[in-house]
Parts: sequence; structure tokens; C-alpha cells
Amino acid sequence: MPENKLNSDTRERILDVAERQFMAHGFEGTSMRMITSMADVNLAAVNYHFGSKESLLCEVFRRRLTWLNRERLRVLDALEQQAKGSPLKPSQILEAFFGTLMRIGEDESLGGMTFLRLLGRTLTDPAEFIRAFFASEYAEVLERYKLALFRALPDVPKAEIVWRLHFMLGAMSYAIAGTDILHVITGHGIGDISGKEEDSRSEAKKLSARLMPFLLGGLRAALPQFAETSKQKQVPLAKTARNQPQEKQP
Amino acid sequence: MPENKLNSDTRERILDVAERQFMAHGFEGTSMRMITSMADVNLAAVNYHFGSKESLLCEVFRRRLTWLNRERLRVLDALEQQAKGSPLKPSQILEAFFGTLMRIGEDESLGGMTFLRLLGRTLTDPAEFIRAFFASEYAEVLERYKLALFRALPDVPKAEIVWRLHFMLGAMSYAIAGTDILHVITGHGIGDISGKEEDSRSEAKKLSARLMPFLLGGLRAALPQFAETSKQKQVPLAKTARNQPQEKQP
DNA sequence: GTCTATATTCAGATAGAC
DNA sequence: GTCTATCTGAATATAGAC
Repeated sequence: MPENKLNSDTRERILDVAERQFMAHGFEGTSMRMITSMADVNLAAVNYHFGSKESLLCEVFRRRLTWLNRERLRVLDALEQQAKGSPLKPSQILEAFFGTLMRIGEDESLGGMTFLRLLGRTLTDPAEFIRAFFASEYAEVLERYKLALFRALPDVPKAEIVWRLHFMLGAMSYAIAGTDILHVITGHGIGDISGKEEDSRSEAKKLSARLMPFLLGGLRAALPQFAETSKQKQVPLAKTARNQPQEKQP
Repeated sequence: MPENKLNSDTRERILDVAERQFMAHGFEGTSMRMITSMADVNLAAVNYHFGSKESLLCEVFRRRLTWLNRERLRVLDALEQQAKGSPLKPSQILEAFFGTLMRIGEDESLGGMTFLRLLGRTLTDPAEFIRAFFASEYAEVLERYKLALFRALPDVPKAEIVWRLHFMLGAMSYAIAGTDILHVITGHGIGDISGKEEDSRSEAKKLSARLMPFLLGGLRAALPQFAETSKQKQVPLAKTARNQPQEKQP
């Protein structure tokens, strides 16, 4: 890898800046000129090193997800080995999956909160090349964790587990994205984007400590057909907008 | 309002197309030319009717959120009135808040799944004008529901309730955005974007039936300090990427 | 590997006739 | 309100000198 000091630095500088800019402005909202000027490299450098803007985005993710995928599999392997064939506890599986992710937020060398926020907002991007990229990057790990959850919760229908895994991913992504409406409730976001790096660690830890019980509670919740919300209908529904009388403005 | 039939049609056509395109390609990824050509109106019509592209996005949301805000307040008012001063049940509050939202997905005249997906992905957009817009649009309703939850859960610290409200919003937004990695797990998304309108109703209902118990389980979960995940540390942590030996590529 | 210069396309916005 | 035509700037990408 270290063929040339200058090469690596240029590549890495581009990736670092791109990560931050894509997080702050999104893929379409970030121009190559923004990236190259802030990274202090020539405009043509992105195309030379990565081929295109799309490939640059993928490389920004690949750099971080390689570690994440490997670590998630390693932790799950270790848990299953020491369980000696018996199913894992749901809390162990969630800790392995989401705890590993949260460690990225605690460590700048793994990407820190910048990368977590980027991940959170990019997962909801419907662009085809992005969806395809994540599909292939996540497939193996998700399959492994899905099976572990099936074994851990034999009485819960598999379809239900898949839905809840999905909800958990959402709660986490959104909480991480940070740029949300929490500041409406509390008066400020979960840490400002321009915060110090020191805060990033404690920020990730606090988030993790609160998120994990929530996810576990959701995963173990009563099944839909027995949930009390399904019987509830005290308040009559309003007419739809189509049938509702319009308010005239004077 | 109905000064001129043609005016309204042009305005509404622009809003309808913009809603769909912003959902599919994001704000930055959608050009005014895409919108005006698909809406079959002149390019200058957007600036004439809305002033700018940013104002157009806000108007796309305002059109739907006006109904949502009013309905959420109405349902909460009704519940509190019939409770005669005693606290509501958490399940009632969630049903009022999230159930009302889900009704949008079941009714095309309220925006349908297209609008819900747009909402889900736009809530994670950190653009300043978007954050400011949602802050002012959501403030009143969130405050009311927050207070209702405080009363419903007097033994749970208020900060914890705020966090969990936040997690619930995330699980919902992400699940709704639909363009996610669920297709990696199940082999397909929660309904294809290009699905028929008929499917939209049942899609929203299925989602709602599964999401509500999950949210309720998370909201009622054990508090962080008592949750079992906090004591868990069976698997030793790996070294960070910085200290990890790099893999050489041959 | 880096740089300048440029090709090509497209963006948002507006002026002014109708 | 709608239209054509156009202004001004910026986008991605590449060719070719160094």
C-alpha cells in the first residue's frame, strides 16, 4: 500500500474531506470542486484516483465498512463459539451488531460520528447505485445476524423478526444522523456537527447506552395480534382532506 | 381559493410532480426542468408560483403537514377530554401520533406513501433551510405530545422519554422511507416504489400494525442503568484500525 | 501523479412579449 | 398566468503538457 507517501496522502485527504462534505450536504449537494479545494488537491485528482464521483462515494464507504463487517462477524463468531451450540441471547446479538457500530462513533480513526451520520443519511437515499452498493456490502453480515436472531427467538415468526431488525436499523440510523428534529424537543441537536472530537466519544457512548435498551424492548415486544394497540379505537377518524371543507382565506 | 381553474391546476400539478421527484431523487438531485417538464408546465411557472426551488419544497410539505398537525392535535385533544384529567396510556399516545401519520400512507389524497417516503428521507437532511422549516412546523405538536408522555410515564426521567420519542421517530421514518436495506434481508423492499395505488393502503396498514408494538416495547423498555446490556462484555474488543496491521494487496 | 485548460452539459433565475 | 429566450454560473469529466 505505501508505494508513495504523497499518493496516499492525496487519496486519504480526498476521502476524509469527501466523507465530511457528503455528510453535510449529501451526494448530489456536494460538488467535486468543493471536495478538491478543501482537500487542497487538484480538481482532476478525484477522477484520477477514483474514476468518478460515484466511485468516490463508494470508496468513502468501503474504507469504513470493511472494518465494520469484519468486526461484526468476528464478535458474532466469538459469541457463538463460547455459547457452544446453544442459542445466543437477543441482548448479546444486539450488543454485537449495534455496539460494534457505535464503536465507530467513539473512534475517529474508524470514522467517528462524521461517518455514522453519513451512513445514517445515505441509507435512506434511493439512488440505484447506492442501493446496489449497500446491498452487496451488507448482505453477508445481515444474513448471519438474521439467522442468529431466528435461533434466539424461536417462538417469534421469522417475518416478524425481519421487520423488527429493520425497525432497529431505522431507529439507529436516524438517531445517528443527528440532523433531525430532536433539537425541536430539547432545544439542541444530539451534539452539534461542529463539536470537538472529544465530545464525539462521549456522544456515541451516551447514545449507545440509551439506544440499546430501547431496541431490546422493541425486539421483545408483544406480537402484533396480541398488542393492545390493535384493539384501540376510541377517537373517531376525521374526514379525509378530499372531503373536508376547505378554509377560505379572506 | 378557486379564482381560476387553470391556476390551481398548474400549482397542484407542480406540487404533485415535485413531491414525487423530491422523493425519488432528493432535493439537490431534482432539477426544476425535471419537474416542469413532467408536470407539463412552463419552466418559469415554478418561480412564478413559488418564488424559488427552496420555497417549492417547503410548500410541498406545508400542503401535507397542515392536515397532519391539525389531526394530531385534534386526536390528542379528544383523548385527553374523554380521560377527564387522568393521564393517557402510552399506547393511546403512540396510536394518536404514529397512527395519524400512517393514515397519510393509506390515503392518496393526503399524500400516500410517496409523501411518507419523502418525509422520511427529508428529515435526515441537514440543509439549514430544511431543518429550520421542520423545526417551526413540528414545534407545537411535538411539545404537546411530549407533555402527554411525561404525564403518562411519571416514573421515567423526562430526558429518557425525549430520547425514546426520538428513537421512535427514527424507526418510523426509516421504515417509511422504504428505500433501505430491507430488500437485502427479505429479497425485496417494503413495496416497490412503482407499485400500484391499491397496494399503498395495505402497505401502510401492514407497516403500522407491526411498527406500533415495536415502538411501544421500546418506549416501555427497562431504563438504561437497569438494562442487562449494560453489564455485558463477554467478547474482547478488537484493536482499532489505526493499530491494526494492514492487509497487503499482492 | 499533478496540473492547466477546456469541452460539454446543465443548473436556477429572470426580463419582457403576449 | 404563461411563454420564449437568455443571463450567469457551475457541474462532471477529460485531453494533454509537465
